[in-house]
Amino acid sequence: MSAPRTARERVREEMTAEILAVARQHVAREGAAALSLRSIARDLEMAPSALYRYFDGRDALLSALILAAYGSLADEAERAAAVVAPEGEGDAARWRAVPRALRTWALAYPHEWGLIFGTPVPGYDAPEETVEPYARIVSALVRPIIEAEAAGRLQTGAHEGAISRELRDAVAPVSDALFPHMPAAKVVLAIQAWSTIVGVISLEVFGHWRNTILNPGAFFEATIRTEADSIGLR
Amino acid sequence: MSAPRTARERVREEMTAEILAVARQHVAREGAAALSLRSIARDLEMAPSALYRYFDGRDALLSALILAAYGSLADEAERAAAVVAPEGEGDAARWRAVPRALRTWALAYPHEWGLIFGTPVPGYDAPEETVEPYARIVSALVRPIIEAEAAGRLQTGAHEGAISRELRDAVAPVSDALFPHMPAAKVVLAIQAWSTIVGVISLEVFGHWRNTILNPGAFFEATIRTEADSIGLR
DNA sequence: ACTTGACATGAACACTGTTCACACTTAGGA
DNA sequence: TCCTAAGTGTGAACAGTGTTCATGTCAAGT
Repeated sequence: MSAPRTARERVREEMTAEILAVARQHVAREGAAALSLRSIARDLEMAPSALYRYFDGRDALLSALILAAYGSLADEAERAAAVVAPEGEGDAARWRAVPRALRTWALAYPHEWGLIFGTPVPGYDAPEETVEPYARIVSALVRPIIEAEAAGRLQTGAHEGAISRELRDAVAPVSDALFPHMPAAKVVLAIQAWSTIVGVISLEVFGHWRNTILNPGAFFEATIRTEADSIGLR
Repeated sequence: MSAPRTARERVREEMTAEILAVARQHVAREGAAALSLRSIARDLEMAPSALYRYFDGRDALLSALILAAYGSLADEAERAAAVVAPEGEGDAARWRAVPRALRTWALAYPHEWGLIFGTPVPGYDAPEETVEPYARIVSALVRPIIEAEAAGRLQTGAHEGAISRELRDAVAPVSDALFPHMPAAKVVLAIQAWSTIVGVISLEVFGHWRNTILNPGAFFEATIRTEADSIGLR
């Protein structure tokens, strides 16, 4: 990441980036399943074996692509969460900008979305490095909620009954990491909203709305309105 | 499907079923990406080219597997929807049996779940034949709602505001096919519940709950409780 | 100036899906 | 009953894949 000292290191970094860029194009056009080291090498006009100097195998390259997709989506989510709220805009409207950004990104890069939320690759993706961007995405979704709570503007939702100890324990890691000093019922509602958002986007991106929902955008807007309401944002 | 007349037809049917069974085992064990015609042929002790007498290519075999997965899941959903409610059990409890069955099936056959709700295969799945089992799944989920409505036991949910004409049109196919004489707001809530269920199950099956939700079963139960409540089932 | 390390190559191996000409077996009409 | 046509299985072949490795080639560091 830091400035490359020698010329060798610089050309190496450029080459790595170029390989990744071409691989990304291939995935964007034909999906991850069709990703071929040899066709990448052809595009770059070099021998297939040369790629092994930069990535040790197809799975490693795919892992790098998955990581890049995570990062790209996380950037988008943070950008949406960081825009200052226009005068008089409510917490709900501000929150909705984040899932909306997720959907826009997913529609622009459907195969990348599949890389993250679709069927896991046979080998399995890199578990350790993905938790950081994953946390960034969820954090972006959570920030408006926390700020509304801090300002005392968060309503008590309709579905917030008593929560069993079992359920409280189940979501404990999320409570501790993202929602300090927030009632567990709210945490559960937030994770449910997250599940709904991922579900709705995946169903649309993966083609399950065909002949079912004629206007996915309108349905998505209604869904995130419902979710915001359910969480207690106004 | 009907009784095979000649002995030839019968042995052909058996052979087809056997190929499908072996292929299913391979998918269940290593996932769809690793499905190999040659390894299936090895297991069956026949030449790889012989498989082409029964399925014209790997994609066709995969399509058959996808279709079989749809059918299996639909059977499970219908079975859950068909159990008679015990005395005094509410509509909500009855409805929850269906998403619970979906999750149980998904955990038992995670790769098959990926076949249906994961990243679409490069070629693309058979669009026409899948709408029938897909409709069966959704119908099973919808039946308890309709019956509660018919008995006049369906409450008016908290999130049912006025619905725009745009949104009503967006879900029109679902309204017409599955929810005759039901307010559009309820239809929207039902589709949102469907999205949440698919999202929650996919996130669990695809490994996104790792280090996040310690007790996925408890969280799932809470989620379908929330959804039933949101729809207005009691 | 020379040696060491990184880089790139092309050939090779073991796979994969798919096609095809060829045998063999069975079914059904002459 | 024979004989033809269809169905079924085979092995070789082709084009493609990921991966390894011995061989060069070039630039940097001592």
